[in-house]
Amino acid sequence: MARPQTDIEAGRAELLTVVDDLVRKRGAVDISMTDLAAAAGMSPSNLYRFFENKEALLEAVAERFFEDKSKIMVEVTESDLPVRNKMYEFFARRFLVMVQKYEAEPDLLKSYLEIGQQHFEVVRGYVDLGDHYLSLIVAEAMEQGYFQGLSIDETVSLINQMIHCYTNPESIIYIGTGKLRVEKLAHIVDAMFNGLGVQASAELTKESHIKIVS
Amino acid sequence: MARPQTDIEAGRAELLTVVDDLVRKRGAVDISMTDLAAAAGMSPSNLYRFFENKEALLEAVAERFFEDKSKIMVEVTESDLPVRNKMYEFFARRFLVMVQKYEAEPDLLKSYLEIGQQHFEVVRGYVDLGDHYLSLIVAEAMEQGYFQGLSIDETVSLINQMIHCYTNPESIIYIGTGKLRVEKLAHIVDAMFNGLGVQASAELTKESHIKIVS
Amino acid sequence: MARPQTDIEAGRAELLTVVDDLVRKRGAVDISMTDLAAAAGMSPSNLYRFFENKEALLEAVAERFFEDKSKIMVEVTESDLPVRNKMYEFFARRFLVMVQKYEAEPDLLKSYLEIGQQHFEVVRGYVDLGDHYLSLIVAEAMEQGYFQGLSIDETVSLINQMIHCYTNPESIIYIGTGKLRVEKLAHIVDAMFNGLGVQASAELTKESHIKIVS
Amino acid sequence: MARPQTDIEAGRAELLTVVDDLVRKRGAVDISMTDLAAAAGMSPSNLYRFFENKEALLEAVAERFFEDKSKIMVEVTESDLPVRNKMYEFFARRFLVMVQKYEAEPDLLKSYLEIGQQHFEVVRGYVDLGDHYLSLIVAEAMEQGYFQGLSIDETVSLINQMIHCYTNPESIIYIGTGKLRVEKLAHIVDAMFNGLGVQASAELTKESHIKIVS
DNA sequence: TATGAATGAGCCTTCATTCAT
DNA sequence: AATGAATGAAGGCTCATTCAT
Repeated sequence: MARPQTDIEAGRAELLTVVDDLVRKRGAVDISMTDLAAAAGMSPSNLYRFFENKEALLEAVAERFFEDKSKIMVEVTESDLPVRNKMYEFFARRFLVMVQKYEAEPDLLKSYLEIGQQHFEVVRGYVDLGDHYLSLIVAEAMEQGYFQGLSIDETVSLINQMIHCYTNPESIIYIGTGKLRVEKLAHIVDAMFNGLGVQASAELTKESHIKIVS
Repeated sequence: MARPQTDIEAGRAELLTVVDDLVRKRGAVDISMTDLAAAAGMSPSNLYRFFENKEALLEAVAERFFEDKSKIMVEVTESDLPVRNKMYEFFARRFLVMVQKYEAEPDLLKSYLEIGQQHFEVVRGYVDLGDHYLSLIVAEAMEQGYFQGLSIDETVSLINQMIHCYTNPESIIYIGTGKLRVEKLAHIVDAMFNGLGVQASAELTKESHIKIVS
Repeated sequence: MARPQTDIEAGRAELLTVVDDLVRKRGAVDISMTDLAAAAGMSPSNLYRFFENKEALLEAVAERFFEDKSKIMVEVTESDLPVRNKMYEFFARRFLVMVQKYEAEPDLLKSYLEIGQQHFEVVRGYVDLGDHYLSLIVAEAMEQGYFQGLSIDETVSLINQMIHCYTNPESIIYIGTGKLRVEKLAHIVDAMFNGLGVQASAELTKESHIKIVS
Repeated sequence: MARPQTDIEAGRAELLTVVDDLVRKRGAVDISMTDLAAAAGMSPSNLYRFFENKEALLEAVAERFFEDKSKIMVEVTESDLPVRNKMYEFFARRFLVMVQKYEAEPDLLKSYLEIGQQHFEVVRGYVDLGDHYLSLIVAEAMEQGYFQGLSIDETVSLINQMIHCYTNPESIIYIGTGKLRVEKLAHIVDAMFNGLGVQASAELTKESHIKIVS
């Protein structure tokens, strides 16, 4: 009788943990399969039972990075909070998770960002998923009379731009967690609901004080 | 040994140009010292007269990336445009330079971003410089009665957040040049001058509809 | 433990079929034991019940390659065709089998050749077997008056040389199936029976126009 | 002042000698770049200054194998021997070179054959070159009245087939140097000049005793 | 000053084989 | 009898860097 078949999925997960440790210690650039194997207590060749490639491994790492954030999006969207709060939580919760990660291990976050940059399809997938859930929330808000005169897509795009720096991990590093605060985020969400719609945008367009450069 | 300092400086500059070509052709990851030497028409060993390290070289590359943007900041700040326009130009010009670069060679920009990410001190320096000049403009605006009730630092921070996605190269890639437009930037700048100050912020804070999560 | 011998034998045969498929798909060089196991639907380790080695496996493959050709030799030799036709068929049939294989899958044949080259004992065995059967046919021909004045061995050797390019798989590749035709082979066999014997060879030797180098 | 630039070509040549030694000792299959480097007294990486690839290296090896034979072809073709002798020498000299190599180191020849098989373009190039020179000789012979009624290409093809086993290194191994002798080759060349042409082939076609299988 | 040669350590990956089960 | 896990050794190759000249 054969040995029980190892749960490849479990092995993968464990390896990702090891990768996490390694990235923490040595940064993203320098993880070699050999090192990973050593850290995981197995032979380099055995790694290839779990991941076809270094590429595939790194992709999995990138995916794992977004896992908890994706879960938050689902949870919040499916909750029965009032829309405005839903919107706030939609951004705030993920932001806070990121802040927490950043403050605990700034370099680790930077390293993951680097990995993400090299596996942009994964990032893009996450961004698209975010747009999907955001548009659900926007639709809900529209039913309640918000964002009049705007299409769902327009609204999603505007919202994304307004809170971009609470969404993009990179921003945390650029701007710093000292300056990015949920309180400000709350203001922005308020401004969103109060100001995004027909009347407001009409007024602004009317009297632009600025000549636009080519 | 006439002017060694200068010679070295000139060599460095020339090398950076060559690096630019190489990054354009092969991406950030794959520049090897050997290839660079070949492309520069010199021996690998001679490279080390100009840069102590590959590390040092890359740092210089990152610095060069911000050169033109830094120049724009100085120019605009020192110009005698009205403050509001000054503010707009302060962001718009750099944004447009970046858009142009991105649209001409998206991968090249991504490559530079990658390099930047690995040399964050350089990025941080540029960000700080930006804050410095921005605070000059803000001070000028305050003299004309804008941003009342806010400190310079607070204002700088809020402004930075509001236009963050026109400032951060990463955003261009995330959001796309289709959605990020100078017209929108103009609106945001307008909103800044019209809305950032005592009255406005007072109202918002008064009736925040949102309970803040931990 | 009913009939271990037979079971093993059957497994071996089946494995060789699988190898054939694999060689067809991936060439001779790239068959790995792991792949073979996968293709055969068994574990790599189980392979070693059937073949001690990769070496042993490949040897068996080489042997199998000659199987049908060996069978043809027996059949033709034991048939009651007239000798001349027997001789022709002796070569033509095997040649045609090979041509057919080559034209259907040129690379497959090349791959087998490669394997053969690495297991020359097997090839040598086949060649010796060919000589054996050929000498039977030659003996039969001699009883009918052909090849007078030549020994069986001499005749066998000369015949082998004359039709060598219809015998050697390699030749098909070098010369091409466009130029190697059974019609030509027929001529050569005719020339053999008509010209190989006392008178002819006497004449030739008499007036060799050529001085022989060292 | 820089070191004098090493003659890459010389290095290549020397490396090929080392490869020769290695092939002699270990066979063709198992030459690794690492081994070669060790045998050549240099680091593996340095090998790549001389050959871009293992592939390129092996190609050069294959080319070198044919070098002396190519030279013989030129020499003989350009000599002012009588055509018949020229033809004989054209094949005999190369055959003798090969025999000599084979008898000195049978396994070495086999190994080279293996390499040749894996770099068929090189072999094909040599074969084509052979055809070229042979056609020059054939043309010369035709001017003297030989091979009447046949085109140059037809003649070349027929000749190639007739002496194929003195031409193809593989044959030496299959047939053995005991049975392949220059005396026989001389007979064949004689038969070529005496028998290849209108009259002869007319007779043969007239009375083929053999029914041709599909 | 500047060179080309040369290296050594490391990279990712493959694979025949063994072994506990 | 048969398995899947696991390995160790090796494969080709790259590259930052050093060093004698």
